[in-house]
Amino acid sequence: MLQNTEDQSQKSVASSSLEGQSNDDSFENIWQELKWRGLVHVSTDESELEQVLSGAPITYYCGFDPTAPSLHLGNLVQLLTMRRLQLAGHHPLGLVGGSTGMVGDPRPTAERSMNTKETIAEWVGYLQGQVARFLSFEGDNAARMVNNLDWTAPMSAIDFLRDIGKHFRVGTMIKKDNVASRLSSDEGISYAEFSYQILQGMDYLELHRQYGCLLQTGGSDQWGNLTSGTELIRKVEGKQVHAFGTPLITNSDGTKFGKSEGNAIWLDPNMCSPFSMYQFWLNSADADVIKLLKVFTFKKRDEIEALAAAVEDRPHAREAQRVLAFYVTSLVHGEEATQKVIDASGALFGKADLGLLDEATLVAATSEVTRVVVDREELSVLNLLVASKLAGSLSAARRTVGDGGAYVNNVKIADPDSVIDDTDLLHGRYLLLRRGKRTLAVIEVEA
RNA sequence: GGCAGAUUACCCGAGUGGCCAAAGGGGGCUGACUGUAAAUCAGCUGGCAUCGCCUUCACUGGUUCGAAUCCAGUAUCUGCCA
Repeated sequence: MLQNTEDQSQKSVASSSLEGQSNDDSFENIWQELKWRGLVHVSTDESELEQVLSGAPITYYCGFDPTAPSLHLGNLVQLLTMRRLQLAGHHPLGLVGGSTGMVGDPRPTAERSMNTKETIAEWVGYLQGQVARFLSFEGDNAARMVNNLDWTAPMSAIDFLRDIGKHFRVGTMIKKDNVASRLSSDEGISYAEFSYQILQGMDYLELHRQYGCLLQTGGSDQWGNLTSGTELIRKVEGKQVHAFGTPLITNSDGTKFGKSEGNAIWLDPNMCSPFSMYQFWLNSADADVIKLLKVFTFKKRDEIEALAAAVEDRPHAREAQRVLAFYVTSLVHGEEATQKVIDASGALFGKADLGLLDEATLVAATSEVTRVVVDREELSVLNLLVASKLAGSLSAARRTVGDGGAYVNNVKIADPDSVIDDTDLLHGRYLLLRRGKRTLAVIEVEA
């Protein structure tokens, strides 16, 4: 069950997609660039941290807990921040939380449901691979992957309480935001989740001792956990180490960032297709797109400022959205997959008559879209909406048609009882099904 | 361990025997207008064989012609006491 972190990091040697990434040398130092990109929300002593980051290479870390089989866009902010620091010459430690994932970081709302140790171990493996893809494992400041289970699992409860627990004051612990909000809620908080901050503090101490780690980064919601580490190290080692938290990325209209169709945008292509990811970025609001370019790309300041001007002058052209969508989708899924997605988007959202596309083009264009094979007997529009998951149930499908939101081959369907006949099939076996303006699925009819 | 309270649909939250598939809000979906944007306005938002039927108000059982509502037990959470 225990993942060997050495093996993992070697297996996931950085891909060529890291080539061409660099920081913007028009900034005085990396700290200034991070601030310009809006990546610093809170930090330990800022002038000191800026000095540390401007000096000789240091070792820093950021952790990812296995709460799902994949990382998502929120984690991508951290991954890219790590990469920026690496490009500035510092040594990254990519931590996957084999132990912390078993305990659960307290969410403000409710206790986390526990997953089995087997599941967590499996997810740890997936996350290690994903984290590794965004860091370079070559050169003077090669990244290293670590798993906190390696130093947590062998520790006895008594050692934990004496060596670590003794340094934590409950009064301080219950004041941390996540804990405090849970304590004042009806839900309360379990001792396990309450202890989470100690585990994360211990991680930082361990990495400080083992690798001389001097900086931890994370989301600003992690601030309490970040400082629990800096405080522990100060008490135990008498050393001042650093941490900073990136802001929570928000949408200007107040909705949650990083969701599409109610689902998180995952980095795993099996959980969120490159097509969906591209569409997600392309649909960014004008008010958000520049901020997103700063956070999610390595585009330089002058390029981003030019795009900001483009948004002002010709918003309908959506140049910034296109750059953002191409850039980030390429970063996560590679340029080749992204180019296919762009071609598909052109074909599917364009004005072209689908019947005029030759079969090869159609198949290529739709290769990234949800594809469902159905039996020839099942060709009612309502069935197809359900089979393709465009509608959650027959009732929902009926509503969609009633709302005027169902299209077959870009033609609106008015009658809920419509049945597809052979003449509607493209190349004798394909149908393009759409719900609303932009949710697509391809139906392939079994001969 | 004792006492008191809570548990309603994706979330918050009304409902204290029939008029309850369950008010209201949030979120979400769809439409109109647009630029596959935002804002605005409108409709929808348990399931199905859709003018009807079925399953839901923590769980199990009971009272009743009839229960989200009453009773008993169980679970989980919260508070106070020990």
